[in-house]
Amino acid sequence: MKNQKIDRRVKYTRMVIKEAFIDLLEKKDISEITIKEICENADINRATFYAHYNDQYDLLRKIEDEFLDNIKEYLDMLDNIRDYHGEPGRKSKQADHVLLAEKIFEYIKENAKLCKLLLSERGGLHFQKKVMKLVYDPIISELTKNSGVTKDEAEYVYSFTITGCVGFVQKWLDDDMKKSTHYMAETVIKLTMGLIDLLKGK
Amino acid sequence: MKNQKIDRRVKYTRMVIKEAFIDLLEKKDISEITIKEICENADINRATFYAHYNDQYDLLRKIEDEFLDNIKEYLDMLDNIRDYHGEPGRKSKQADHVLLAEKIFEYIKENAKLCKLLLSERGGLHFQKKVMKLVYDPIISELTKNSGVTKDEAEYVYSFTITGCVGFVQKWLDDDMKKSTHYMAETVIKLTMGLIDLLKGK
DNA sequence: ACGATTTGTCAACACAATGTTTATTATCAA
DNA sequence: TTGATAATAAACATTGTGTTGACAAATCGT
Repeated sequence: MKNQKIDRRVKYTRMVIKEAFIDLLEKKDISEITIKEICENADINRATFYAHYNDQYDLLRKIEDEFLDNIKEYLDMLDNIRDYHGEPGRKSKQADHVLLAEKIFEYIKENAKLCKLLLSERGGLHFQKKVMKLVYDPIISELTKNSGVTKDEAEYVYSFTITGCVGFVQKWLDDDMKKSTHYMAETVIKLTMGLIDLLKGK
Repeated sequence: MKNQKIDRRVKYTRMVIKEAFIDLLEKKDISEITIKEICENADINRATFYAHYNDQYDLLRKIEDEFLDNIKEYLDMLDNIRDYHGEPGRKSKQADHVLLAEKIFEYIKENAKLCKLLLSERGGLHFQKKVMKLVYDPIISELTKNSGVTKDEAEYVYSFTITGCVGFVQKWLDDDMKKSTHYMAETVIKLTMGLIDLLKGK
């Protein structure tokens, strides 16, 4: 049910479409990009585009979904490594979270070009929140469990935190990722924990 | 230089265009809205639209600018009232901030229809940050002054906070503003101050 | 290596929205 | 009331859209 083998021609077509689209997206807003333009840059027929996508927005959504899948896969990989080398209780929970967050920042740095498009101002906030939720949900849920905080109360602070992380990452990307991934990870965990402590100690 | 009197016909035209556009924006995404459609709903000629705006996006930008101006005006008004009734030192700074924030949430509630469009997921994050900066800059700058925090260090936390506020307000709007404005104000100030304290106590 | 299948190409198509222009009419400010 | 300004209506070339059907090329399973 997962990977039915995809025809090489299809792979190629989708690849060049995405590349051409991303190139265009670096120069102008999605609303100014036409299908015709994408096809010319990708050197494929316009009818071929319509065999794969409905329009620019559908294409972007599928690129976003792919990005989400890649992040998921990356997180799973990290989990497996952690299980394998598992040294329970050696390090503090906090240090563990920082390490995980640091890995994520490294992932973003390695995929800077795409991340700049999808996660910076150009991308949609809804998608960005999805990414942050994917990444920070395990962290936040663990940090909040056994804290006696009501779900309803927590949700507003949670919204604040998730969206805050988006802005935090955007700032980093806009800044050309000058701060170290370690600094970013340490700070974001500090901020997140700080907010949770505020919630607990109310 | 401010208010040259505007022809009544122009006022009317711009009004019906905005109304028609906002109605459409409640039903579908801006990318699906055509100029033709706006003009039909506004019952004006298409050439007239082009006499005022370049396209949908230009129109939206001008609506956003107008919204920003209104917020500014509202903030100035609050400042004047505060000066007039000024009771220096009576209440704590914190209580003062909460009151100001509460007023803002009341303003949002009173303009719920437009705010839902501009500040919720549908709107652009860049604009939303602008609004939040306008509102929280005075608060944050006062809270951070004399704290010995470096600008560079503060900027990342500042980005986190501003964007966090966006998500916080969106959550409220998505939730149909069930929580009281007082609760929202108190919480947002608590969170903001909490983050600043983290910055100070590093 | 084969044949069947799938995919991409090409040209053509009707259609719709765009942005601009012109002459004409209606409305405004003074 | 009058001169100025704004909105209208109709027309126009242009451009992108989305779809179609015949054809060629590449791919896959065997």
